[in-house]
Amino acid sequence: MRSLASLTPVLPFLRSAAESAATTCGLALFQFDAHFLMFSTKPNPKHPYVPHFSNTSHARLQQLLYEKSKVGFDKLDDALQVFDKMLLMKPMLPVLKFNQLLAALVKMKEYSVAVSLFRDMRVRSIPLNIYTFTTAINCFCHLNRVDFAFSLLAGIIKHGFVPSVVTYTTLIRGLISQDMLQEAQLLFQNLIRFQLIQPDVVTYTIIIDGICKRGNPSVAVKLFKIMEKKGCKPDTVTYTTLIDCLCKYRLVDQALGLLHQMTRKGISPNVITYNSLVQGLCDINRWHDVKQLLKEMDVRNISRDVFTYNILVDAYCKEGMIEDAEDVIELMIQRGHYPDVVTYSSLMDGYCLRGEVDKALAVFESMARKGILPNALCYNILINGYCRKKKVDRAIDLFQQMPSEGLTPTIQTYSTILQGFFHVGRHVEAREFFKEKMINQGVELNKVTCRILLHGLCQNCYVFEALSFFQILESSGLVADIQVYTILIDGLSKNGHLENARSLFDNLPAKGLRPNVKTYTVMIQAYCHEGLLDEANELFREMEARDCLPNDVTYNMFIRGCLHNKNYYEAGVLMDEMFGRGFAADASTASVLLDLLDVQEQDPALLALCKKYSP
DNA sequence: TTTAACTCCC
Repeated sequence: MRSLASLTPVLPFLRSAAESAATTCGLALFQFDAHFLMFSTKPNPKHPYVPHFSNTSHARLQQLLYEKSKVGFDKLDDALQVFDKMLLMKPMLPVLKFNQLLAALVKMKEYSVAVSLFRDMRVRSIPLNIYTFTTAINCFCHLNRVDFAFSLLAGIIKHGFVPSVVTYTTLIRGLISQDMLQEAQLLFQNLIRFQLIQPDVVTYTIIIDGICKRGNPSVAVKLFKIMEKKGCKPDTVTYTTLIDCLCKYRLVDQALGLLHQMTRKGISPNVITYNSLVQGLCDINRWHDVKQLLKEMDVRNISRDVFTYNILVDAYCKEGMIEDAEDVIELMIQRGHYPDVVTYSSLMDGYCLRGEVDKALAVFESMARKGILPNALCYNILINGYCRKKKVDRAIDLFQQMPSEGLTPTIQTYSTILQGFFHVGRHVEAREFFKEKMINQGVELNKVTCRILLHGLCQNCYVFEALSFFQILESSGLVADIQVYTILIDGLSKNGHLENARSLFDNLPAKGLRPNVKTYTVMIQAYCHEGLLDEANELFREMEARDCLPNDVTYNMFIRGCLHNKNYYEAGVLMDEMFGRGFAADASTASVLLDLLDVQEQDPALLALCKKYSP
């Protein structure tokens, strides 16, 4: 991630650009533009063979470019050959045709090639227009070079081009994709304030999508209403974006409401709209509604696509209903859709969840016969399956097999293996693997890896090693979250260092962190373990006061703590409270209680408790 | 007939 500083000069620049585009280009931007030209690529090297397209007629080439701008070329070389031929043509082709070539490259996601052709065109002084520049800006954004995109914007304004709403919308999307939503919103507001553009439905949709992805569905809905009020009509994509977002936050009924709203307004949902909803309903196990929705699709003549089937396959697999998933696969093939690597990943995952890793392996091997290349995820699923089965050596075999298949292990692969080693108690190898294969190879760690490592170390009594490792991580810039602290607090207390645990816990606010239910539960458990019921109780009451309600685990754990410490009265109070909140006693609590009843003890509070509980 | 947006699998 580049610093904000490289981009923020752009925003005041845009403001002044509204007043005087020609004179107020920031120095930094100007330098960027110069840099840009200096490093322009040389014209394409001549290809050693005769291009296929060298005999293509003028008219045919123009037609070809039109077609390819919609779908992209089959091969990158074809695009480059066409470009070479275009350069030789006299009279020179209209810029429209060059734009279509760039569009084709964008369709092929060949952004860096598009940029280098764009630079080539500039060097050759081919007269470009705002469409060309906007396409180039889009390519820079996709290459995560929003800074270059903005410097290009500055350059074109300086040269008298007028950026369109598409140009600015592209930049807004670029900022959002770099996790700079605030800057994107600022740009958006300023564009309106200085009347540089009238945002259109795409501009709004992109920002709505950005806000959704930031996890703020209610704000997204607000912006949606604002856009309607301003007379900008949402279209199918806008509705689909919002519906998808609501589904991801389990607000499926609200999403269904939007589906009905859009159809009332005559905006047709498409297969993507339905896929989002089907996914949302599957996630919360509303199978009946899923069936309804699939019927509705049939009625509206919207046919299912591979995504629809994959969602269904995945949902069945997650429920352990693999036979039904296989039926869906059968059906999709009958209807002319081929299962892909995603379909089979779900199936493999389903088998692994059931513990049938051999069947998962059979699926994996069948993919090769069908000409479907397994990706890293497929390996991760299998590796995870073997690790869960405690067959870590099989997992390592697969891990070592990946490079020969042209695959690079992902951070998930490493994390899974690390966890696998810890899971079977092979902590020496775990630490070795971590050091040799991850740190020494420069694998970039994420928070999940850290959690696995710290948890693994703590569980194997290397709590101080975990602590010192944690300090290294912190000093190398990883921002620890509350989950990492919870692991450390748990590890410290379970290894007999209650005081260290307590001081970490007490220091959380200073780190800007708030304990969550798990943190409190871990700490309460620590106090119970040391017989410090008063402290535990104090913390338990503090949770409620801090708006962090105890859950079933907290209650059960605290009740067991009370029972172990022979405080039957307190256990009874807690039990009433727990039942009152709709939680049940878990198996472990029940067995502690039954054991107590078995061996002892004529404590009236215990008897009362058992009577009340009487399973 | 040139530029920008949305969905699935650890």
